[in-house]
Amino acid sequence: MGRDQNTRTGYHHGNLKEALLDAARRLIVEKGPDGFTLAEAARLAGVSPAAPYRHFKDRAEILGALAVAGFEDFSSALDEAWQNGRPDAVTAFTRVGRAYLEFARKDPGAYKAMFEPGISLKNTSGLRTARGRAFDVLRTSSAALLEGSSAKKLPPVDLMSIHIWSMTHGVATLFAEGSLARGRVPISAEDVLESGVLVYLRGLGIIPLDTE
Amino acid sequence: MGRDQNTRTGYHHGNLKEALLDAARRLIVEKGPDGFTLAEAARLAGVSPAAPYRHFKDRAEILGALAVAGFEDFSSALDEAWQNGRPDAVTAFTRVGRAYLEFARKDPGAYKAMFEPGISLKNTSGLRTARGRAFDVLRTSSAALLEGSSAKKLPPVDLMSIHIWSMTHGVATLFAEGSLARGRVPISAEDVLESGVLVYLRGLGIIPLDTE
DNA sequence: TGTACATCAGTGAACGCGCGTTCACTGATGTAC
DNA sequence: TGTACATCAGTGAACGCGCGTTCACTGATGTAC
Repeated sequence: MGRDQNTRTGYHHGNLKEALLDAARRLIVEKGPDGFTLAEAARLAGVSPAAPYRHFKDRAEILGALAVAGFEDFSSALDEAWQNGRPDAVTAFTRVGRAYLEFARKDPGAYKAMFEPGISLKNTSGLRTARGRAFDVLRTSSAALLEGSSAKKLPPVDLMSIHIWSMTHGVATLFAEGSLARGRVPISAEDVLESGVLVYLRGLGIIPLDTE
Repeated sequence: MGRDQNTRTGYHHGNLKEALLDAARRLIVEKGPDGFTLAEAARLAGVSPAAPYRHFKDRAEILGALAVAGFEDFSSALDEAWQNGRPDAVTAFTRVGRAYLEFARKDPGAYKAMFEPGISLKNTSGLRTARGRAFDVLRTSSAALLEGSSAKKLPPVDLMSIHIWSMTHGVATLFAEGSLARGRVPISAEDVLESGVLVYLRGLGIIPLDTE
């Protein structure tokens, strides 16, 4: 179980850094990245408003740390889902897509910190590295798929990765409380993504096309 | 030219409602939808902080009005780009995609008000209507494309519209100052979208596939 | 095992700030006659 | 065309609030001997 959140010794919190990041996650979900306040995060962690400054330089640094941590979890989740492309690239790729959506749904606070622009983000070099690792998983799997194609003209692997990323990100954000989620569409994000990606893969000659 | 923004009679502004919406657009671009403040919008419009209350019930109502106005402009822009599918559906569809990206780039404040969740949005029935009109343009053009397909199994038109919307929205948001725009990718949003959509349309048998 | 002390991780009060919103008000405009 | 008056669209001062951040402080922990 590890050390849990309420191991306070009375004075020392014991796990404040993590507790603050968790509080940030929760607050961002409720009120968006701008609605997140240091004061409220401290309150949630059961600590005075000055305590966070022992762990973070300022408000922006917490958001940056959350984004970095988010990208690390994200990369791991995608990489695990990929499982080196087993049993076959298409199956594994579908799994990656689902893992992407699952991450966005399970940790929407981190997802917003990672992708919502306009947050004055510190920690930029760490951020770039972490984001790069996530992108690499998409690139690896895209490359594996391209190898299985019979088409004459194929897009460069980077471009294909961006296509996939765009579609997945689009599904994740349109369905997450935004626009589409509010009633109207009686289909799950997973089904939309999976069917969309299948069409895309047919367009690359990776899956056979059913023509008359 | 119409009445311009600085037609103040000394006391009356003359065009305050529009001026406030414009100020909101600008502020949202700079600081995000949550960073937008009534006080600063009033300042930008050259008016006291109490003046906006003659035109809007409260802060949320301004954001709602901006989103509605945004969806109206958006629908018009897409509809104009579609031009009833002339000269052919694929060409017109490509034009719609570009118009979408252009809107997101030219009026990012409105785009965020329209799509960024978590803004407590009032005016919900008007919003739904306006959003519906935008979606209808996508549906109409998707339907026209599906008619030109030779594939056996095609997705329902609503699902195809959502695929397209997701990809386009994904490209728009990933490239707009977010994540991908910061260096790294030396390709335009337009090129990414166009190439992605072409692959997708091949997957539907709407454009011929180049196989060996 | 015990003591002295440095360091770490908290406290709590205070600051200045800008915000959303309300209020009684007033200047400009439009309309009836 | 002129006057009286209602209404519209502003003002500006004030309120209470919660925020980010700083400060001198103090209790708990870890280490040297």
